[in-house]
Amino acid sequence: MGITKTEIFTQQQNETALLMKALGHPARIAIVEYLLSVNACICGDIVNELALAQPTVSQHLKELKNAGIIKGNISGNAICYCIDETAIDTLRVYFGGISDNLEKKKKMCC
Amino acid sequence: MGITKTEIFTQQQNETALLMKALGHPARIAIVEYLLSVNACICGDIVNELALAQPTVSQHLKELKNAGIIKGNISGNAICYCIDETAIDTLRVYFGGISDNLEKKKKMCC
DNA sequence: AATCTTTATCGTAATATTGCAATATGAAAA
DNA sequence: TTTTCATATTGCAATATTACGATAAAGATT
Repeated sequence: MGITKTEIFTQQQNETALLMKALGHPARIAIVEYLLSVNACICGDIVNELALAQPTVSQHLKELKNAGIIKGNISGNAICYCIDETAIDTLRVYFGGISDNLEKKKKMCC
Repeated sequence: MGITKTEIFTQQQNETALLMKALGHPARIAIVEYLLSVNACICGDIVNELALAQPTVSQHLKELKNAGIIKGNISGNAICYCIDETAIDTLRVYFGGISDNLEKKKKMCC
């Protein structure tokens, strides 16, 4: 039906999935990598970096912001975007945890 | 248009996005967490764990397999699924790298 | 062989996502 | 104040995703 049954999962599972989903598009990965590549965070310029129309980039930025992956500070008539470390840490810890868990039960199967 | 412009991004960006997209649904997060929670990998049982119909679970398993996040070994008339460490490692390293990068440029902005 | 069990596939309805042109907003510059 | 610049919002078309009933496929059990 195109509608996700969030009610049958835990809040933690739903939140994790939302974070992952926000990064589940190459444009949004490219935006995060661009924000990382420049010194500190960037005001403007993001649209020129991607071969996508301005409204499309704006929409991707909005999704990243909603997911908590980037923050935007208004700075004059431009907006200064940067990565929110908290979200990245959550992901780093999540995958680190899975990795550790897998290490423990290594060679028990497959 | 509903179609992602993969051709304007790097292969690495597209691949990372595909991995994240595969985990961008709570059912698929729940599947991965269930596979982790049981000792070694599990043959069958996955359908009973989730409050979703069998074809729906099968479809989610297929997506996780296509993305390389899980592997399935045929074992009699059941299938033994387990997590593919390679994909998890890729993501662990990816977010670890971003985290390190952010640490370096701390307090330069925002 | 007939049946059971497990997983996959097909078809389809409901909804979500992607992308962009047109337009709006709001601050700075002239 | 008019213009300019940067970003957001709206509306829409094309496509993708989610979910499931019906059914198929294939090995196991009787």
